[in-house]
Amino acid sequence: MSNINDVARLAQVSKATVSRVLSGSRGVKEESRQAVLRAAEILNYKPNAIAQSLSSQSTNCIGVICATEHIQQSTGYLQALEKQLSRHRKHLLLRFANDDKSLMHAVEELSNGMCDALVVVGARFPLPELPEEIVLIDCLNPSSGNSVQCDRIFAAETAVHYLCSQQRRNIALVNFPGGEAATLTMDGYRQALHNYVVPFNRQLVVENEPSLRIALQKLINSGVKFTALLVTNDSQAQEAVMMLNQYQLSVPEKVMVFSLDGSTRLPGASTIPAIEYPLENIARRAVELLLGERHNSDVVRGSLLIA
Amino acid sequence: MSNINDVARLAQVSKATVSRVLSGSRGVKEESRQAVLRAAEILNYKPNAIAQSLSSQSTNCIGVICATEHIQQSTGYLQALEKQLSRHRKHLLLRFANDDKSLMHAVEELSNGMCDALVVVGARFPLPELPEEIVLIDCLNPSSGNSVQCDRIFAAETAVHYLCSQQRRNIALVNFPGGEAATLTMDGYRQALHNYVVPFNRQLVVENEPSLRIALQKLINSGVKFTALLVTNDSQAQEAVMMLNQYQLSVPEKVMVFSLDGSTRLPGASTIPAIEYPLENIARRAVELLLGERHNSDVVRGSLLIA
DNA sequence: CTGTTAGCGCATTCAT
DNA sequence: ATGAATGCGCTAACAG
Repeated sequence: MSNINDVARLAQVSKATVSRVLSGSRGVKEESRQAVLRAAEILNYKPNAIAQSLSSQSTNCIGVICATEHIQQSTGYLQALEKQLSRHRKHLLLRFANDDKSLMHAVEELSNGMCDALVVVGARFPLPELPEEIVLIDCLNPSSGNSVQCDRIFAAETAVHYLCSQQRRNIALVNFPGGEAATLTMDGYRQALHNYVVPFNRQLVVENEPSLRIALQKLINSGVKFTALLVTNDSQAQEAVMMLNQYQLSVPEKVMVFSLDGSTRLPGASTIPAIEYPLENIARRAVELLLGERHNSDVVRGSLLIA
Repeated sequence: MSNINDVARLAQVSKATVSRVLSGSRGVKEESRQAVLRAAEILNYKPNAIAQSLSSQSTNCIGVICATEHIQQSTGYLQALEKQLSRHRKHLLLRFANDDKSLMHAVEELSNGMCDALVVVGARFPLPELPEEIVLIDCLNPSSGNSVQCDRIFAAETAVHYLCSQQRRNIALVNFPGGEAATLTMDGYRQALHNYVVPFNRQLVVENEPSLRIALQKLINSGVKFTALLVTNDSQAQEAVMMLNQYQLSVPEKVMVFSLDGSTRLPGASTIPAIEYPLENIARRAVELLLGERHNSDVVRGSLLIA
């Protein structure tokens, strides 16, 4: 690879002039300018990004740590993020993590000057203590300052409204395993029930079970009657549908399943109603936070998506 | 952030000694060694990756350009790749691309010294001319030297064998849109039919249609009878199942759908039989190619996956 | 064993 | 308008 010296020599100017021409700064005689551009063209010269980074004290890399548990969801975020980042000429350094330990590990490995900022996406486990400046997207627990979250209250409310409008008033909920998201979802759920004058039945809510399978099992075993089931995302919904069918609880005839996050539906989508979040918006806001254009938390509303 | 000078000063040694301790570490008096480690600990010092890269002329970044068209598939590769790369202390710089133009663009943007190597994953479109050293994973057209490909012949053969064993002998095929993958798939398909003494019927094969929807439409309209349908991946399969059901061609009773690549099934998996590829192996081989441990093409066999 | 020095490629003063 | 010099943080060659 040719470097700035090669170009300078060929163009018969100094390194400084080459740098000036290619970095946009004006105050260069048109003649030298052309000479530099020609030389660069001939040598197929690209300024070395690493040297630029060292000099400017800023790589243009953003570290993105993506939770693996709900990959289908996270992938949508990845795409949306990459799109926004590349619009800002930023690069996306990717890492996966499936628990607090590996997350922490990833954060440390990316904290050696290689990245200008970090994002954590879709972590559904309790987050460890993280550096304040990390941006959280759709994580359970906004322990850090900067975050973009989904409006869980609104989602749960909307879901309940929809189900009630479908004459399903015995609505079960398999909630998040904890964190603020769980609390907010519960709030929305209760609030909406209240609006419809449906009594709240504690037995219809399952929380803190290790898997949907177990949670749903517990719900069914309890013998409580339900005509609808709220779950936190599409993959849970898929699993729920299969299980319910096995138990002769046909979907949607006997039980209507509702996904509280169907943001990244597959092409051959299911007919399960869901709340869909605007991934582009979320990514855009996240990038704004990253680039320091704003500093606070940000809540995004999804919209009802029915077949 | 503290730098090597801070550590040297605090440890009362020179930069070189600090570097020695934290890098190769041999030939340093135990006493200085401890002093350096202590100082580094106190200052929470991490060697600056960018400076290291500039000095060593090698970032530890691998650029991965991921085709977006079949994201569900690609995501599996992404995870597997990241895992293998991090085992080798390499970082994954992610880019998405959906056609030859954006692919080329991505390649250029990553060719400024920021990456040590590049990978393209899952490109289902004809590839443009690319630098020879790029590694291709599961792409249609191995125009470049280094690539890891799926054994399409074997996949198609295996699929046909399975379907014949299920008494389905009228097997339709919606093939890849072109490239070597299409040819090989066709080869395997014909070979297996030949083995089972099933005559080859050109009408059963649809190629070069813009979407599965259209391809399948064409197949159905042609009036040709088929009791099985080979498609190239799970998302195509999903769509096919929906369409077939709409046309009263119930799956799997009337038509059995078979996915030639079901590598990244969702949790609530479907019951569609498929060929599954060992993503870990593929990623491992790709990384070997990347790190220059080998130089050639590599073909990986999948295995039959039935519910 | 260890300190000094010279790059790595570039951007940015500071003179001219 | 432009060239020479300096520094970004680190590693490696060389000289003690």
